[in-house]
Amino acid sequence: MPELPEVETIRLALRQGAGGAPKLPGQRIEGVRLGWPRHIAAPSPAAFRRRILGQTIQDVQRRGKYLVLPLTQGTLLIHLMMSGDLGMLPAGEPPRPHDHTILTLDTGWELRFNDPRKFGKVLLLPRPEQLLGGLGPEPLSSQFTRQVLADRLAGRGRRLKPLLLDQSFVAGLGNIYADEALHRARLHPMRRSDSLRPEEVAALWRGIRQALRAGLRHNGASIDWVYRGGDFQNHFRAYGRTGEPCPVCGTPIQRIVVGQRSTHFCPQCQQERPA
DNA sequence: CACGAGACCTGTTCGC
DNA sequence: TGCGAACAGGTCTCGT
Repeated sequence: MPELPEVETIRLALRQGAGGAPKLPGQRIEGVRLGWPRHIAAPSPAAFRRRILGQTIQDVQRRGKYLVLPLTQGTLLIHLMMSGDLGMLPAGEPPRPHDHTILTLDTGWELRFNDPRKFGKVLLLPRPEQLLGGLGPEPLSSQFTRQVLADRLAGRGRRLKPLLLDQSFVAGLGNIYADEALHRARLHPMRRSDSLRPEEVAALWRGIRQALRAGLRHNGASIDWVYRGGDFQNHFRAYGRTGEPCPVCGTPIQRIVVGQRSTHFCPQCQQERPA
């Protein structure tokens, strides 16, 4: 899915208005089209339709990979998962393929959730903190200090790659930014979280934040047919670069599978046992 | 607790 | 050219 930088890029576009579309905050929801009702994870599609009609969107926020839209009553949460995209189109434009969930607004525009793989989730919750509270810290917030990371790493004996993907450990990293963070930190994806020396913890902390910030600067990555305007895909150091030279040392990037996810790393820079 | 397998979906790319 | 396999930015549940 879009990871933190991609979701944040979408958030900013929706909140500020882009491409001729007016900003989302202040707009009232006047119509709902559920082309794939299973998009609606809570409440039931019927209750969702009933409760969301007439509500005004107050803001567009983000927590981890969730878009968080406080409404007059309750909060709309959207998770784009692997292939989801959110965008504004003029009402009346015919639905494109995979435009499954559409909210019609009082400005003559529509908020459309396009999602080829249909993994995405939409929730309308009275108390969103119930769900968001289970997420780990925001990696770019001031709360996420080296010490917080050190304590969380030491608290468990897991391999780094799956741990970085665990949203209850830290919120917002996905397969791309986990690989990019580990490469920047020069840490092997299989290293045990409780085996890191203090300087390695510091390197991981910097690696996570630098990778995410780089993604944000480039407005996220656009891969395959899922194009969102970002160009961070042209600046990957490890992810998806199997066989290509490591930008640091020139050694070919290697691909392995960890926790059933493709994992890309430099076998020279990121050794299991530090040289 | 940590981890692997399988499920949920469609579309693209790869290999023979 | 054709066709099946592998793969894809994520998360959940189940079993060991």
